[in-house]
Amino acid sequence: MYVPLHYISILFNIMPKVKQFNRNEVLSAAAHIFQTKGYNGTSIDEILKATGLSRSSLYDSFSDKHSLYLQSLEFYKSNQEAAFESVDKKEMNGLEKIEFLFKEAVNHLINHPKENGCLMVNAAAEMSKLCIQTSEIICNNKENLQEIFSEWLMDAQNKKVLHLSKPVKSYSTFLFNALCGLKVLSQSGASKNELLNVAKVTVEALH
Amino acid sequence: MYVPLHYISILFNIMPKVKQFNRNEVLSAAAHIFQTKGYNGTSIDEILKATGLSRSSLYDSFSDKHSLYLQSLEFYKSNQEAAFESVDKKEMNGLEKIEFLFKEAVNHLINHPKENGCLMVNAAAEMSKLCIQTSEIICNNKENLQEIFSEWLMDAQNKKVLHLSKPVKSYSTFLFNALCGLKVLSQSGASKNELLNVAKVTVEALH
DNA sequence: AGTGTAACGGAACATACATTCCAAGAAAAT
DNA sequence: ATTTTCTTGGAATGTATGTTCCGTTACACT
Repeated sequence: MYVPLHYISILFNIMPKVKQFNRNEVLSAAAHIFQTKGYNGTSIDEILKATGLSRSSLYDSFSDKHSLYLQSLEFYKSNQEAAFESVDKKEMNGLEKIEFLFKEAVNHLINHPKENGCLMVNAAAEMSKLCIQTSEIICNNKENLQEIFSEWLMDAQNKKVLHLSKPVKSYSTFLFNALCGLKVLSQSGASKNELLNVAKVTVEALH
Repeated sequence: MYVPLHYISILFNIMPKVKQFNRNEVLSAAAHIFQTKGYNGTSIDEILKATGLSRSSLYDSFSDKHSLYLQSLEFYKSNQEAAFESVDKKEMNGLEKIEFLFKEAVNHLINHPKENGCLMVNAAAEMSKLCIQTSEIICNNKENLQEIFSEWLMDAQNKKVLHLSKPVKSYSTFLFNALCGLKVLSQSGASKNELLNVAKVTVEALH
């Protein structure tokens, strides 16, 4: 039977120096760099400089570069799903939530031009075929976001705001697809108006 | 005044050893590796092994890794645009061409799962914010493909197959967006049916 | 103050990598 | 066969990078 080290420390009155950094802040900074420069394009030194961590602290707490990458992906994924859920909490019907989310996504892409799109999309492009763990995170993210889209679509149908001619799942995949597209498009020289138009046409396609 | 070396060679009866490789074959192989592993993920050694070239031949003919990457992008871009134009030559109306192209795109993505999506999309994700030359190629590719989509949409309108309520450009961007999305989606664990459904909903959105 | 533990800093290491360089080889024409 | 010039092979170089290791430091508790 294993006991958390923390408990043992208390039992024996041992309280060593505590971590000088915040795990989430490190993952956030790391995710940001990975998003900008890709996995193979970012060096440990850059991460150290951006996080202020020492080499040994990073390796002690995050094992190695690849493991840090996966943890950063998970962190980013959680944040993205949390953003969806915060939209979900708003007092809107499903269709309005979809519309709101797409507008927000476009605004974010335009207002943060240096952020290089989306870590999930970039990871899918760079790593999905090379690293099964990365592809699992990406795949899971896709399923979760599609599921939320499905719920919103069903809500809109229940409230008679929408009348879909195909299974809901076709449309939720369609929406997820369009969202991924926007994240690529924003890296391909598209203007804000173009992105907004794509969002509009996409949402109107549901009618 | 400068004269092509080739001419001088003929004038002076000088005919040195000719190149032992085909430029397009090298670019095709290089584009393939860059697509699979990304720019920063592929080493010169891998390219040498895949192309059979010697180190010096590669540097003589393609300058350096970065230049080879850009040339591979241009090569891939030309092929992609040629594929669009070969669809354009078919005896179909614009809407049928759009439908055909999307189905072909899905089939290609499914039938070549190891190819890692699309070099243009992957390059947009990895390099667009880091390398202006890359972003120019990507941007130009976007404009060219959108232009073809626009022509097809206008053709469909002229033939009364389609009645669009917004400017044609909104829809051509929408189509290009969906196409980019599909290339990400195929890397995110989507099934063939999902991709086909997205293509269907996308095309039907035009009605 | 003293003690024990883990965090920290930085040097050190091994490897991978892009690039250069030079000598040898090979084709075309005489 | 010889000449000319470019291609080719492979060694060599210098740097960047991921990772390890060890001595020091700082914290929490007695």
